[in-house]
Amino acid sequence: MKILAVDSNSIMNRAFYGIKVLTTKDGFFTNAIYGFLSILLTAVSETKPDAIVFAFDVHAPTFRHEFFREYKAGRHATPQELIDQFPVMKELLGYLGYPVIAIEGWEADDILGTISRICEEQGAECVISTGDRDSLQLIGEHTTVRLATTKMGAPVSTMMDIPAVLEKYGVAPRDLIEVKALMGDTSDNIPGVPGIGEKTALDLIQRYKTVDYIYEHFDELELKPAQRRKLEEGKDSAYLSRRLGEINRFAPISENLEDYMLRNRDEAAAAALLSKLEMYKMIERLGLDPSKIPEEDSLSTEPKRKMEAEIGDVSAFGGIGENEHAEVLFESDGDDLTAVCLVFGGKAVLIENDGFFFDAALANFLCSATEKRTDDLKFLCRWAENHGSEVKNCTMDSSLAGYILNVSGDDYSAGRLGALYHAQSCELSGNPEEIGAHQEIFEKAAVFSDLCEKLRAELRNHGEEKILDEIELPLAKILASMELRGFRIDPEGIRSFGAELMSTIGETEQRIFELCGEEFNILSPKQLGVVLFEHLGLPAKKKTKSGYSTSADVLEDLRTYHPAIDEILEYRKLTKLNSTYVEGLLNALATDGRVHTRFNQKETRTGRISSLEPNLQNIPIRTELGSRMRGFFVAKEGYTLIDADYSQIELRVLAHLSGDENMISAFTGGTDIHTQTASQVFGVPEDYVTSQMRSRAKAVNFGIVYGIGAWSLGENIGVPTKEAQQYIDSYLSHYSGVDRFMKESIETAKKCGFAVTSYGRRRYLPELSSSNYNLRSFGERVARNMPIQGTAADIIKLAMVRVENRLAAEKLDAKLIMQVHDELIVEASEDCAEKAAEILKYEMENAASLSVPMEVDVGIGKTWLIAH
DNA sequence: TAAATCACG
DNA sequence: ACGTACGTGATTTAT
Repeated sequence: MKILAVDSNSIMNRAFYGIKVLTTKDGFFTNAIYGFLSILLTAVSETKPDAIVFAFDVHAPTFRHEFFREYKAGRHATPQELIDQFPVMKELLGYLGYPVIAIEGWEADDILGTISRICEEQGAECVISTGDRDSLQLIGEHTTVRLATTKMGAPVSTMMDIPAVLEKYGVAPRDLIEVKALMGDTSDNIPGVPGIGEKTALDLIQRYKTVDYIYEHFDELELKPAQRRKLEEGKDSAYLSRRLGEINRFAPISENLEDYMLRNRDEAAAAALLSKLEMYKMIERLGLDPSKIPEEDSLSTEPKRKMEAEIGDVSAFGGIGENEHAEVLFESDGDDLTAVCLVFGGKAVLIENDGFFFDAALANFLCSATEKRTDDLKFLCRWAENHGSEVKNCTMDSSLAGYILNVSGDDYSAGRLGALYHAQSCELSGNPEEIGAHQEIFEKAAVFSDLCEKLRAELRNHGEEKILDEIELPLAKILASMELRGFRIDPEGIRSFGAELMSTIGETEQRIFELCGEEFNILSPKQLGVVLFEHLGLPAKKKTKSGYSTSADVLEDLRTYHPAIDEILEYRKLTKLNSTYVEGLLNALATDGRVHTRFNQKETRTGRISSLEPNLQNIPIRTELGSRMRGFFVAKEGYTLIDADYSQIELRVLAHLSGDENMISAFTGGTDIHTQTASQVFGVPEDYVTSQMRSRAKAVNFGIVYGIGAWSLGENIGVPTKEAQQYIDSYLSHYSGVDRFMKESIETAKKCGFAVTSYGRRRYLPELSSSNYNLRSFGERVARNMPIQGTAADIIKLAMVRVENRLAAEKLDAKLIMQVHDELIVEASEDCAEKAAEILKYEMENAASLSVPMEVDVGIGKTWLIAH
């Protein structure tokens, strides 16, 4: 018999603070519940108990001893977001069939102590799962403790038994009570002996075993005078603490271990609750049947709609009228489709890809006027374009809709969205064998129509329909084309650049070894830290969790201390260039001589797109050496590149959103914004602004957009915090509209629960209601930044749609191939480059109408380096 | 798998 | 007393 006894309050606390903010879409915090279940699942799979008992305090929080309430100063009250999770957790455990024990007047600890005692007496195994070292005193022959801790941000659990305690503390588990009597425990409000800490307490108990012994033989003991005095003065407190620190092992609970065995679980209720908590993966992890998730309206009298499922052939594509609508779902093997499932007229027809006729029929269908709805439009567009077709009249991509509805999600699959937005499944009828063979896609088909309706309704309620219809849906097709087009690179140029780098890397490495007097792995922050801060004795600012920070800004400060520092910085730059860019790009080179990045349209929290495999949005430019990489991004023969980038788009958006007259006039009057800012912040005429003043003002402008703090601005530009604060104050008094806008952004976000762009794109910010200062502050910075960055992202997306349409309408041999947040790149045949450049500039500058003009700089050239 | 670092806007 | 600027992705070492 083995019992797992869970210190539920302690684990809930640990989980709450150890796991990032997690809420349902209504804003209910669920992170403690999620973390609790995760810890539980690990504990169960590692200990394989026969029974599990969950001990709770009756009141969350309770203090161990009412008597010491007045000592609690400094201890934070339990935040409401955590308190709210307790009843739900208990309810869930009940449905899962676990005994939950909470007894008025007894603490969770006492219940654990009692269970452990019963196990010891009956020879059963007891494993206590807790995050609190307090329980270590319960360890015995049959009792072990799984201590849940967070090591470097990651949840780790340590098994503690008698030898482990002896090794770590040098005393037996029981004696930890004595230790605590002396050292106290602030978190439990046990005073201990003032002035005696862990070290002394352990030493005393190792020598004398008990508090009683110490005071009974007080005069015979070898004690330092100061210790003797402290112990004398703290005698009463020590005895009191001794009493308080000992966990009671006689709580009034059943002594029959059989009573704690798992009872029948109410799977439907558990699954329903987890579904309400939006923990769909957890349903499976807990071994519950996902089909037990009741649908929201399952109690309604309305009968379930029926859907016929069948396997068909390509003739199905022709069976859909142009005035009908169809859902287009598919199975794929990465690049190609293996089957398509068409849903129309109350039927779901699966058509397997059997070659030429399939391709032709699908290609023909996709460009028909029939209204289509799908769950991955970009994929479908790529397929269509690859088969000489295009996707016309697609009015829904469920994954894009899901992203727009919650940009912070991580799973926009139709199944997940269906559960989240309570889409009703149809009842499938047909050949069970056929359905079984394509279970997944038929289930998706059964729910997809209603899912589309639900998503559309939700978008309408949020005022976000236009984002889908006018931005994301048209953009998906453009991104698909851009991915297929790719960007030509010059592999020979890159290879020889790589060879050059390799040889410099070798030389630099040798110089570093000589300068440091030893050989080591320079790229290992750990080894580098040892060499720099221990062997060479350079002054370290301990910054990271696991040792010395060796990041560039730390090393920057050390440059004058040792000649190796410059070489190390150089070495890092060179190896980065070589492995990420030279090797990375060559690895990504396709047989057509081009690299085809993938654009992720559902990733960022602000509405930007991201680029991956390879990431072409972070090709070097800021240093001369790095920017040589851009020289290897070239146009194909007979073509040229056109590069167009917005000038200061985020600051212009800020000027627009805030309506600050002063900032608007900088952009309408043609003054350089950073120079104007410098002039105002430093109180000198613009002609007297030095380059240092301008660069500091620039940092302030950036900082404002990011949600600035004086400390970090100071760090960034190398001035004291106080001085940085003066810059900020001065900035906000000159741009008082910006000041007002920032305050309003936070207010609005707090009120609505989300930040929003001027096109209505939302980002939910549960952080704003967090009781954790850091999290809340982060939420406030995001509330200030997201409308700016997000509006700029919306604008360039609109610009892309306009540019692509114009270039097509004018029938120019010029195509968009790249986007880097505020920059677009077109590959154009040489004879139409000038025309295309004009169009690019015009469409970008007029993609939105702000209260300041948007300026676009355009360049033309054979390589990205030249065009930019 | 996470952390550290650094490339970009 | 505490931590400290927004948004990404790739590579490396360390756990």
